[in-house]
Amino acid sequence: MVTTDRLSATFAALADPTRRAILARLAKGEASVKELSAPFAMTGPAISKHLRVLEHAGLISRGRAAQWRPCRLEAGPLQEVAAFTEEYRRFWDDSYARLDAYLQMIQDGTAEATAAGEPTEGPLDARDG
Amino acid sequence: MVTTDRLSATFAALADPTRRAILARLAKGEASVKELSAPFAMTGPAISKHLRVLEHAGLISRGRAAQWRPCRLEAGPLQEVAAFTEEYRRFWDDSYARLDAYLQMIQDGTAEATAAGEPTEGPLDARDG
DNA sequence: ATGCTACCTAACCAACTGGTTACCTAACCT
DNA sequence: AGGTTAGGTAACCAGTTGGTTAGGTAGCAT
Repeated sequence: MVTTDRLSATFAALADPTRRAILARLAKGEASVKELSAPFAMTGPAISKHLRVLEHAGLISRGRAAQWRPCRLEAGPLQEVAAFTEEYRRFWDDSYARLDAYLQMIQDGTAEATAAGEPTEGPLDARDG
Repeated sequence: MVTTDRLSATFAALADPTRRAILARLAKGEASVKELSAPFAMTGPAISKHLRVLEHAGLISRGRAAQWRPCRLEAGPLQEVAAFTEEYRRFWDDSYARLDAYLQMIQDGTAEATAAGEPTEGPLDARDG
């Protein structure tokens, strides 16, 4: 894609096991390119391309120290991904499902409650689907 | 990719604004293919391909009612994505950052506490970086 | 029977991806 | 100065993706 939004770039970057493994490694701390490429049966340029994809998505940033170019995890895009999935949490989370049923009941005007179970607790402001 | 793991397929499916828009529409309830294609300046086959990608990733399932093939959201893969991002939550969540500092302090043996602030609350079992 | 609607597959195309080899720069170490 | 190490770019290749047009199938309506 010639012009890709940030979220699409993030998802595309995460859609590769090698790149996810690199992120998992960086979650433990900074690492050089050599260090990052060690676990993979892959040439340097291939890793270099993966890092460029990750950097373009904003998932990593690169420093400079002598002949090394240490990579650092940047979690901003991951936070956006988390926010994205939160929009759908009610589709798998039981407590949200109960909350949905409760709110539906309220909306139907039949607010005699406890018919479908009361919501235990829930961040109401997270629901804007 | 010829053999793609489920998480990769999910991320790849989500890396397209059209497909995310389709999911957003399905979050409001089942819809026919025609209905789903309405908002897009795109031919039918293009939508059909998008739906196939989403179905292959397990993000939707398709029923059959007369000449319609209603699509339904399946949130399982989204839950996996949420679980993935949770592994990195400590990189952007302040309370997790404080928890990290606290645990680091404990591990260093200098458990005199309150030096870097006490953790407010935190699901410890979610941390297995 | 005929036509319309909903949806799909097939074949094609341009652009992108993920990998390679070959080659280059920059920094360190004798 | 010369060699080694870390890392990058360029050119290329096969396979995938996202779109198209053309044409086919299944179900409903007249």
